[in-house]
Amino acid sequence: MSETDDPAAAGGREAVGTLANPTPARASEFVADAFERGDVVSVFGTCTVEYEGRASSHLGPGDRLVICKPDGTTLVHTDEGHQPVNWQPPGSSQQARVTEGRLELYSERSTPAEELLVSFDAVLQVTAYDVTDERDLALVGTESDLKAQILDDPDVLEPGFTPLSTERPTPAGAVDIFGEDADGRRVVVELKRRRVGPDAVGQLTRYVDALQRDLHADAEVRGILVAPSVTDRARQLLAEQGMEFVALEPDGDAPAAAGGEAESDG
Amino acid sequence: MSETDDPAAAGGREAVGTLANPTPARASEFVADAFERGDVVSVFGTCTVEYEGRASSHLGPGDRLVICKPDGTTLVHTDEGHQPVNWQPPGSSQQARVTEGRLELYSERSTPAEELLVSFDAVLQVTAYDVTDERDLALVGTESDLKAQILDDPDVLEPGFTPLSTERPTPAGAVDIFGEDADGRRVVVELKRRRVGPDAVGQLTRYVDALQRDLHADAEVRGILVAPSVTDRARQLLAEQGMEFVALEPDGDAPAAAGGEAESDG
DNA sequence: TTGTGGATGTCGCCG
DNA sequence: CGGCGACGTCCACAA
Repeated sequence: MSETDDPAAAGGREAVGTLANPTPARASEFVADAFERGDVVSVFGTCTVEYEGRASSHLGPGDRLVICKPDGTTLVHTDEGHQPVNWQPPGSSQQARVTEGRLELYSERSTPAEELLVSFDAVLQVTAYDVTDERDLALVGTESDLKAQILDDPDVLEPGFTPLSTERPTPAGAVDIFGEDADGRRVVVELKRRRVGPDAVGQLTRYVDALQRDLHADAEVRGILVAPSVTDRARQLLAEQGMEFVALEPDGDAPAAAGGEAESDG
Repeated sequence: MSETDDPAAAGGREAVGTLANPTPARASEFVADAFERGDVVSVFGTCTVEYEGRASSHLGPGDRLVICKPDGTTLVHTDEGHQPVNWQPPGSSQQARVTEGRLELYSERSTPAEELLVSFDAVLQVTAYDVTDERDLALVGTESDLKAQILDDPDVLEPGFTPLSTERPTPAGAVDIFGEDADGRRVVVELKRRRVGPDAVGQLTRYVDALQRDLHADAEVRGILVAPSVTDRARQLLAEQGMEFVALEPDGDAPAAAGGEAESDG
């Protein structure tokens, strides 16, 4: 399947095909074939980009690297930034075509309806890759790990804390950890893997208020925000709401959660 | 600068160089030169990835497309998904090297300290692109456009509404639009470009509460959430907090905001 | 399909 | 540089 004219490629694995400075027609054919095979395609050249859907955008001419994945993803990358300047999400349809002598990559999807058109002034290189990936990413240091630490040893939150349930539903959303303190008071725990601002305080407040209503006004409900650190403003808001902060950061030392292991609902 | 062996490339613009199935040493040299020139580099091959920093991750062997940008960005893309499976943000240092016969792409940064190591079992293709992009993206349909609509014609919010300031600071954060209704009551307006959930209600609640304190308890402060639509739970929370919802979506028909034009602080 | 909240979120703005 | 909130956020998971 190698379409490269480079003789050296013939000696290696036949997983890459490349065209240099192709005509639009030849590039279009090449890309269409790659889509057919389920290859990842990258196109480098000068292009303009139009997007219409959740918003609308227009991007004038410039050199960009466009990547099309077999799952329907399209990415348009410039020479700067982590984020693509334009894109189309997985699940979109993809099409390569020639319009008025220009190579066009067109992609659309519904729910929500949106479409992306990349139109090339010039194509400098087109490449198709046959990609196989197990994609077994092991990530440590997430909120889930922080939860596992507390469930594994509830005393790290405070002495005498007893977890009763995780993801406990309330009218305002699910509580990360719901439990009881040494004096038998209800405790709502909100976890954040990194330094928290006012938004996290608002979230905790919503849960505590909702539980106050749910359990009637007679029960006192404590709210504890757990994170590595807290901004001044957030600390102020916590104080005004009568809620607490416990400094703790995810370490990955505790065993993985693998689903909540304290599901007895209080 | 063309390193490709493809004779056809010589006839075109000298903005792309490619190696097919290079030795690790040759690939490393090639990438180092490309970094020197400030090119965008893409490497396709079988690799493993280690990340350590804000979190930690390990990714076993698989075929991936790795992109290195001259601004320090590194992206590791599999055959699926909008998001890279691993990455390093702009501003990071980049290095190509050979360790124990393998091509390695190493990147690190500080604040926060994090590093990424991509180690290749096999390199199938390395390409360097000379990218120049003006990057003049014109995007319409943002929250800023929604704000412009209301400032342009405040009656779309409700008859008699008068904007007094935008981004008005409160102890809980900045209010999108602060104004006065037909009866002279203070109004806090929170804008969202899309359907809103409980988080947006929490945000509005924080602002209203903060202003109640700030302006003393004597002044009644209304809270209005403006968005295309609202979830059931969010509507319920709004009702409990005594706040309101106005359905409005960004159209891009109104003139652009270009900075707040009603900065007289009430 | 929709709702809800996490994310190595990233990004821009402002103090 | 840190705080703060928007984003065409994306994404996994649950109802």
